[in-house]
Amino acid sequence: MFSQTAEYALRAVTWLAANIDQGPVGVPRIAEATMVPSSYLAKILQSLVKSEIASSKRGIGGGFQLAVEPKKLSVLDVVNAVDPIKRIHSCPLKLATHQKRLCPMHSRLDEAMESVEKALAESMISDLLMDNSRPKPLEDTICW
Amino acid sequence: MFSQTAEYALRAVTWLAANIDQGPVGVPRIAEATMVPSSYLAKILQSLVKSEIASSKRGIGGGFQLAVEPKKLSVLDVVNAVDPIKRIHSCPLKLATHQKRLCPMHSRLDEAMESVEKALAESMISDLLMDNSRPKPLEDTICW
DNA sequence: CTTTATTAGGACAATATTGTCCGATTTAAA
DNA sequence: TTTAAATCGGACAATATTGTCCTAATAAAG
Repeated sequence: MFSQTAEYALRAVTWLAANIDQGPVGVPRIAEATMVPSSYLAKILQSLVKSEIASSKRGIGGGFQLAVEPKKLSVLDVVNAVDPIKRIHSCPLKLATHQKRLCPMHSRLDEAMESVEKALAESMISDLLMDNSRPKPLEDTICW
Repeated sequence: MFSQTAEYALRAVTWLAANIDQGPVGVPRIAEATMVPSSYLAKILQSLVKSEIASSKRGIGGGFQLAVEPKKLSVLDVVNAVDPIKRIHSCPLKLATHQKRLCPMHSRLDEAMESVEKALAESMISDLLMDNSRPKPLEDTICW
């Protein structure tokens, strides 16, 4: 349902949010903490930079850091940056009579996706770190 | 979000439901009506048979037909038959402290999937055909 | 019993997703 | 100014998904 890439991106963003005061952090460190393959994570971080969720700094002392306050960053923002939720806005079959109004089948599928969008839009990254009723995200990973 | 395979399976099941009184229908006819690649549809129909949503009959006059009343068959049943919705029941990272209780991140992703499951479970195939406020599924495809 | 229409199932091909590697570029520090 | 640490970006490899094709099994009809 959610791609591997989206899961990785969320782990990385969550970790960056928890470590937001550390300044830029290099890929190897983030990869170890989030248990994401290092070279693939590099790609994912690049697309987070493109969508302005993270910022990067090259050279010695460089790395990645969040570019958006965790309070203002939703899970949906992160997911959409790397693997957009595809709503059904027009008939996938391009049937003439379905142009203005989807058929019930596609309409219901789209409603299901709408509910996903809604749920993810309401979850802020900061919420994930402040929930004391659950274990902390990524706690017990080796390197913090 | 939903795989191509799930979309194809739903089209086929919807069409079979609309044509439930025709007895067994061969792959080429269903493929034309649903605009699904014929040889791939054959595979999908086979898996619908395995999950007992459809039944098949070999030989002359054979084909596929629904094995479940459209009233008792949900969109979720069909989707799960070909491309199951994967709920997150345990920590994908296998973190020790996340075993009993998911972290907020995975918990929220799972809630999103739960909402999908719920929406699809409430939509019966028969509902898709009886909704007069929308165009009929697959209407205007060539072959009925 | 033979022919014909059909599904069953496996091998294969094409494409998309996931993952790796390497050289180029940038930046800070020695 | 050189060196080292880091991202950037593209080429490539592995795997999963989607799609095709062919042969075998089955069943009805001549």
